Amino acid sequence: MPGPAPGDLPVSAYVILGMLRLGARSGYEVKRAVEVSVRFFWNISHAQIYPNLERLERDGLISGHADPQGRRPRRVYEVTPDGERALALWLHTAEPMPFEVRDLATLKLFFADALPPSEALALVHAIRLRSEETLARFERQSAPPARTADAGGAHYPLLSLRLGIAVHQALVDACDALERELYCP
Amino acid sequence: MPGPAPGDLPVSAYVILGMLRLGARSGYEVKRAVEVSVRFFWNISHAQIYPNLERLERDGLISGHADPQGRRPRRVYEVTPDGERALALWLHTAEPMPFEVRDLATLKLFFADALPPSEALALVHAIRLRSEETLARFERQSAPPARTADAGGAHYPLLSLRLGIAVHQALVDACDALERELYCP
DNA sequence: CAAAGCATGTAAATAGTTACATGATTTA
DNA sequence: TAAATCATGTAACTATTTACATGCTTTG
Repeated sequence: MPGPAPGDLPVSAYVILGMLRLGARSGYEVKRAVEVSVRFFWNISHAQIYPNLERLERDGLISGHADPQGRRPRRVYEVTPDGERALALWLHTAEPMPFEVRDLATLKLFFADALPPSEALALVHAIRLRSEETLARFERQSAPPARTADAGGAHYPLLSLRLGIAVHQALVDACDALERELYCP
Repeated sequence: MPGPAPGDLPVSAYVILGMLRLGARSGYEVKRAVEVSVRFFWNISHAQIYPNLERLERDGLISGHADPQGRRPRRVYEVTPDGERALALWLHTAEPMPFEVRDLATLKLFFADALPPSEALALVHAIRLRSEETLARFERQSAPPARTADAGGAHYPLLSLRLGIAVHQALVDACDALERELYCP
C-alpha cells in the first residue's frame, strides 16, 4: 500500500518528481528545467524522461492528463500526495552520496606528460575557458529562474547554484595560476 | 558517457594505457593507481579493467606475460609502441570534454525546500564534511605518489591534483558560508 | 589462525546515450 | 517560407555497477 520505498526508483525519477513539484508541467518542461539547473550536478537525457513519467503515473506518484496546445499533443502532470511523500522520503533517506566527476579534460591533463608542452598548456586553457563559459551560463540561464523560485519560496535552487559557481570559479583561478606557471617555468 | 574516443576504445581503456605507462604493471595495480589519482575526475571499476586488458592486448597496444608471485597468479603488462601512439593520439584529439558531475548531495539540496530546515542544513553539512575528507585523502593518498611521479619527470599528475584540491576547498568554503547563513538567517 | 590485502575473473542487471522517428507552432 | 523551438516517443547499443566466485600471501 505505501508507495515504493526509496531505491525503487532511479534517481532520474526523483529529479522528474522534484521538477514537477517546482512547477514544470510537461516532459519537455522537465527537460528544460534540468538543463538550466541540476544539469550541473546531475544530468538526465530526454530519453529517460518519458518512460519515467509513464512509470511514475502507473505508480500513482504523479497524475497526468492530455493538454494539447492546438493540434500539438502534450501531456501535463502534477505530483500526487503519494508523490510528495516519495520525494520527501528519498530526500531525507541516508545513502552514500559520493561526489562523482567525469571530466575528460582533467583526465587527459593527468596523462599530459605524454604530450608536447604546448598541447598540455592548451588543455589547461580549455579547462579554464569551459568553466568561464559555465559561469557565464549560470548568470544567463540558471540565476534568473533560481531567483524567481526564490521569490516564490523555493530558496534551495539559488543556494545550490552558489555551490556550482564556487566550483567553477575555483577552477578558473587554479587554471589561471597553472597557465602562468607552465608558460614561464 | 562520452562515447568511444578516436581509435574506438572506451575511455577506461585509455586510463589503463596511461596508468601502465606511468608504472602500474598488473590489473590490480592499475585499479589501485586509479583509486588514488584519477578517481577524483574519472572513476573506473575493477570489472572494467580485466576485459579491457584482454582487448588492449588483442589489439597489440599492450603486451602481457604471466608473472606469478609464488603460487598466486598474476599477469603483468607493458605498453607497446602502438599503445604509446594510441594514447598520444587520444590525448591530442579534439573532442567534447564536458565537466560532468553526479552528486546526489547537491541534487537533494536543490530540492531541499521539500525538507524541514534542519535536514536541509544537514545536507550542506554533509557536503562540507565530504569535501574535507576528500582534501585529507588527497594529502594522505594522492599527493605522495604524485610527488614521486613528479620527481621522476611526470609533472602532470601533481598539477591535476591541484585542480581537485581547488574544487574541494571551494566547496568547503561555500558550505561554510551557507551553514552560517542557514543557521542564523 | 584470523584478518587484511593481493589478485583475477564473470554474469546479470541496470543505466544511459545515440540515433531514429514524427509532426506542430511560432518567429524572423 | 525556412528555421527554431515545442513536443513526444522508441530501438538499439554501449557502458557501468553489483554481486558472485575463487584462492593465495602477508601480517598481527
